[in-house]
Amino acid sequence: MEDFLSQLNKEQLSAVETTEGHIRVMAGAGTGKTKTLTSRYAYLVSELGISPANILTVTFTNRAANEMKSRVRAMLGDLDLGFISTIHAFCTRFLKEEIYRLGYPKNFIVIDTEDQRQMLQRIFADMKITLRDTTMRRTIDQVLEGKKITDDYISEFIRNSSEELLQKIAAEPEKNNQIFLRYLYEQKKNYGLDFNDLINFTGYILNVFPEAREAWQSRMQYVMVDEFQDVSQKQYAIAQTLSAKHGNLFIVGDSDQTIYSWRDAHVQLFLDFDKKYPDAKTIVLKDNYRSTPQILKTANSLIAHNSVRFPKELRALHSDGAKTLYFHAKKPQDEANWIADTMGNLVSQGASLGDIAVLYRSHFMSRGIEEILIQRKIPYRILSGISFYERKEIKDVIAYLRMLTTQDDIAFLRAIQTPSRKIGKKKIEFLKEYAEANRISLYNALLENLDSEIFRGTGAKRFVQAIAATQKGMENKPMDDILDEILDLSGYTEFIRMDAEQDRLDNIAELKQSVAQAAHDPDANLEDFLSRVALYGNLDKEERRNAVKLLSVHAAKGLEYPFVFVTGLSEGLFPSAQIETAEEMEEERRIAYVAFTRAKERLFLSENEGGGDANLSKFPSRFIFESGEENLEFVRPLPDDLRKNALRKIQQSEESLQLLQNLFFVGDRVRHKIFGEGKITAVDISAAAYVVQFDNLKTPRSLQFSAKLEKLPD
DNA sequence: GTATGCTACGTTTTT
DNA sequence: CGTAGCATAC
Ligand SMILES: Nc1ncnc2c1ncn2[C@@H]1O[C@H](COP(=O)(O)OP(=O)(O)OP(=O)(O)O)[C@@H](O)[C@H]1O
Repeated sequence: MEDFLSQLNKEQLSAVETTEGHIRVMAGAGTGKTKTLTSRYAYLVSELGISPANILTVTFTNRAANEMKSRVRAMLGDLDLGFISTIHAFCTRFLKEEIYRLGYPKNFIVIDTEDQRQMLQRIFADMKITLRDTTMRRTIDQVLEGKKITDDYISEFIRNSSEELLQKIAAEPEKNNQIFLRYLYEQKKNYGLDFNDLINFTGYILNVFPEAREAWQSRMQYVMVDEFQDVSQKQYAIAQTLSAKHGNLFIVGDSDQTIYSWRDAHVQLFLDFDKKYPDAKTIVLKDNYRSTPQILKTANSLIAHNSVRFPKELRALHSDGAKTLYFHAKKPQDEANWIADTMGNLVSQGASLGDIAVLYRSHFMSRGIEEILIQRKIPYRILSGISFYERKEIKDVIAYLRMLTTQDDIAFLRAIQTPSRKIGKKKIEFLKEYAEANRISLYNALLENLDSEIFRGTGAKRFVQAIAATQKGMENKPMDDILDEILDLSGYTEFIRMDAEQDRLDNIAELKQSVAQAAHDPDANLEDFLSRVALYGNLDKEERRNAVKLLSVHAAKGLEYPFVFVTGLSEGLFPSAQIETAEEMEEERRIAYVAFTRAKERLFLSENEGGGDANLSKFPSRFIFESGEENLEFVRPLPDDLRKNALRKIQQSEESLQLLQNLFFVGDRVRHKIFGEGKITAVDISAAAYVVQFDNLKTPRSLQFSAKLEKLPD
């Protein structure tokens, strides 16, 4: 029972036993931060007798939450660990209880990125916008994410009726504003919340409703947050509010592992914790248990190249291993083949395929590897990218289930069109207009027009009948029967069987199984199941033990594998070509650092020059050189000229990043030695020049970026 | 009007 | 790989 304490070192133990107050654990990779947090959880429950219902533990991914739950269960036995979750899953749970305060039903639906895309597509069609110069992704970022950075929209969203929103839409001249308002309207109509809303609405309710705040503050006697370096201001605010009454907030993190700045993470929140809470105690862990000294050398040499950094000590306790192995390939297939060969060697030396992970910066980079693995018949599993519930066929099935409960437009549009029922653009358009005119849902619009000429010869009737028949007496049917019934009656089963792909059938079978399992609980109902589904992430039969794992570095956060291949380490891929500023480059370097530090026994780095065009051929990544060539074992030495050219290119890039680092923005006030004070009126990146209107000069001047300008407060 | 097949294309990262 | 866009078949 308490033997989990004996597995901790002195500092870890002190973090576990210091249960009261504000505690921060700051430590490098592999020092046992997560282990400490998990042990602390077990300690709170088993030694102090705190109920799991009173401990909020926030993890970064669902995978991490599941991992932690299973470790806690291993220590304490079977318990309800619902408050070990991602912040989004917690917010969902919170809102189920509290969102009635905002006039939203507790069976609200969670809108994921794919749903957003489809909603936007419809909005674009309505507004007759073609997306030639903007991509969908960018619109989501700009419009949906951008406008939800502040939570100003919430009170407006709540205060305005759908009616008023429609009026505002009609009156709104600006395109993006109008897209946003239309999106809000759709959301409201369907009682949908997207990922941002989950956080924002939770924060809003905690702020605005003292009873709710009070109740949850009392409930959460202990709040613990893992991976705190990647927490956003809004997420932090929720943790702060919830822990304000009991004053027990425990956070762990590593400032070198901030890799979610693009999602609004601010490492400064972690670094300034002691300023926020002057009573805060900081515990530093220095012993790395995970990796061999050789791996740490590589990783430390790399991260030392970041200039904005909170330096820390890291001592390797692991026994010696082999040097980091680096392979330069000409072509993508060569790299993939080398990886497969090397895996083969590892296995023949006794490793299991399950001990091996392949990490990459972006998903598309997995393709080349996959092809070779299939060719060589090496079993593998992809652990990142689209999750189980994001799969098309699973979303279809969920949409059918929602047609039995919420009957929202989002589910309707999906279900009615898969399989095709001779209902296309025109008929949907008709339903849309009818629904809007009568202020009803699309499904109700269909019901009211079912017998009209328009839907003759379509599958509309069968669709409606399937739903009605399944709904009849639904309360008394087991959930798995309901699922079978709606899929059979609607024709979906037939459709998916014809479509055949075994994978998809397997996934649906998997989902059925999880429905069946949930159905064991006599109180189980569809609505609860659906609300849990939204954020349950990986129902994937993850542990197919003897398979190589392929995943993005971001998804590998917090995980560890004996053998790690970091692939696609070339300039333009990793670091990504999109990088424009020194800060972004430092984040790329942290991503590489996270990748390297996942390895326990040995690290493998590889890269290739790219497929066709010799002019576009890629150089080895700066992160290879920065790892320290003395720390690497080269499978083959790099050709001298390649090495020289790569280093030159990298240096150029670093210099231009430095230059850009001093970049001013339009509107900044600056002082020039000669011209005096002025204002930046334009920035011409390609000419590397500012246009500055100086107060004492009639006409604006164009100045090189390298001109000595000093920034003034506005 | 709707369904389906073909080709070309680009792709950070996740809840 | 997945999907957007277009041409063709029903
Ligand atoms: N005191 C200890 N004795 C032996 N092994 C330990 C000890 N503490 C941690 N470990 C082991 O070290 C490894 C890393 O632990 P953990 O994942 O908790 O580190 P972490 O600090 O959270 O890492 P990261 O920041 O990379 O996520 C695990 O395999 C863990 O079991």
